[in-house]
Amino acid sequence: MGSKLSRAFYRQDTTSVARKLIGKRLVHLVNGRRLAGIIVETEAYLGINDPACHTYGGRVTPRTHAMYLNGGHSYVYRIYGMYLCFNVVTRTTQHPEAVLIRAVEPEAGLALAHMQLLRPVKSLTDLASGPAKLCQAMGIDIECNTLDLLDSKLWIENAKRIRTDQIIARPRIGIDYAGPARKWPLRFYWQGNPHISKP
DNA sequence: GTGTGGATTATCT
DNA sequence: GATAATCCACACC
Repeated sequence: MGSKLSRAFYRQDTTSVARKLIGKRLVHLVNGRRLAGIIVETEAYLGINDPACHTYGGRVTPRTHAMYLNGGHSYVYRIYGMYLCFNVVTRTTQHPEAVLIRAVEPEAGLALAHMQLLRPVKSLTDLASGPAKLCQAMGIDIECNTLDLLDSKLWIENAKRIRTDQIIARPRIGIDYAGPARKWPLRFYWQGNPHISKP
């Protein structure tokens, strides 16, 4: 077990948080079961000046409410009518930014068995290798929106130290509508890890 | 009130 | 590679 990440960690600039989250452990306690995985892929969403971000242009809508919370809260939203994406809110209430958690690597043990119950798959590399897959495997539902990751059954803790030259920055996925921002290198992943969403 | 489309995935060909 | 699934947030009237 590692130490839980602090409020100060989440209040750093969003790009740094996205990069530093690689190698950390996401943990969720559900019905007495512990679900967990090492974060291997993230994306930064930079608020009101980022055309790919839900708060672009300073939008304040019911959905984006969570991003206006203090750093260290969760932002969970529904997409394509059937899936969910889990984000970590960063910075302060003055800066509605967040990091999308796109993939985690399950660790051998009881947590892995629990995740396979929630999301049965043939291959382990299909268990949590995508933002919506990870929500299924980790038991994250829409009720997990706006949770405080420092005071709930959902949190992130220190786990592994990844060599910085193993962390790759590339353009984000699925935001072709975002103009020049689609090229911004705000997707981070652990090079060579088989559990990332798009090898 | 209505129309459009998405920070995705599974399942085809 | 192409497409269906499935619905609500959002923009606009």
